[in-house]
Amino acid sequence: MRLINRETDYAVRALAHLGDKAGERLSVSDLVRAVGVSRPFLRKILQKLEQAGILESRKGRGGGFKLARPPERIMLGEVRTVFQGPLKTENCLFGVRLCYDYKTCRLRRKMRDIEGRLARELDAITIQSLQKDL
Amino acid sequence: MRLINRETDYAVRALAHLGDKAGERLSVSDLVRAVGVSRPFLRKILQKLEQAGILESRKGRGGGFKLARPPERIMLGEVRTVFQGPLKTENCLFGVRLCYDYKTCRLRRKMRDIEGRLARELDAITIQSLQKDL
DNA sequence: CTATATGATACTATATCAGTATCATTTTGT
DNA sequence: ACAAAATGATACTGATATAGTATCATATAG
Repeated sequence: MRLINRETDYAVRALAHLGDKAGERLSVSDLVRAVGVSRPFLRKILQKLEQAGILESRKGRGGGFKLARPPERIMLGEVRTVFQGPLKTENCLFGVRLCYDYKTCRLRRKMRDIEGRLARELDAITIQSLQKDL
Repeated sequence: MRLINRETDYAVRALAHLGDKAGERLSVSDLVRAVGVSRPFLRKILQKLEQAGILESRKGRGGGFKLARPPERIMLGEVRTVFQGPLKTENCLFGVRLCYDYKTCRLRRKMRDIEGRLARELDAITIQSLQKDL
């Protein structure tokens, strides 16, 4: 199981590159070069980041993407959630139906604690901390 | 993304039930009752646990499964690995090919640390601690 | 007004997850 | 000996997630 999948990974690379460029707007072509992934796939990733409010875009000639916030305020946990959804025990893996006995709920409780700590760790990592120019 | 999937979850329930019974051998029928899952699916799960050395089985009339070790020596992390594989950044998500620049490797390093802590937390939870009769 | 950029959306292939089914083999009771 | 009762091995199916591609619409600079 992977905590970080490819979309998230590529997203982080693109964001770190944008961070290096200190708020500049870059085209997909620039980012494709920096990240090393196919253009259509990166486009999809960038569009999701825009929808999530992490990037701002501009259409048309000279258009492209820039960070919507300074890189020290963009967290790995947030980026990861965009592409992989939240870390969730959702209270119960099975809806309410099966979570009837308390040894199971013990597991749930322990997992919730672990997931909470994990989420905090992921939210402690900023894009800035992953930049080249730190 | 789920840290614990259904197979792992059912496995833990079955193991905790076996732990409650203090080393007794139980049939699949008994475990189906305790866990609340279909018989063929539970059978598959129990077989994997046997292959992993967590359960011992006995065929034939009066056969069934028992814990291969005391429940305080069976860890959630190990059970999880049987069904979901190891937590892995495997050094690099992409093999060596793409992990060429060091901002990416920073991410790798941070993820390795996080995954290490997570694995230790999962290995700190014993089946015994999930039993009813604790 | 057209070339260039992103936006929205739908499609495809592969892998993983969740679960079922079947036949072989071992063991026990009669 | 033999039939019943148990697990072993294995293969199959359907649903969902992952990884990626393709296409047409829309906005903007020059």
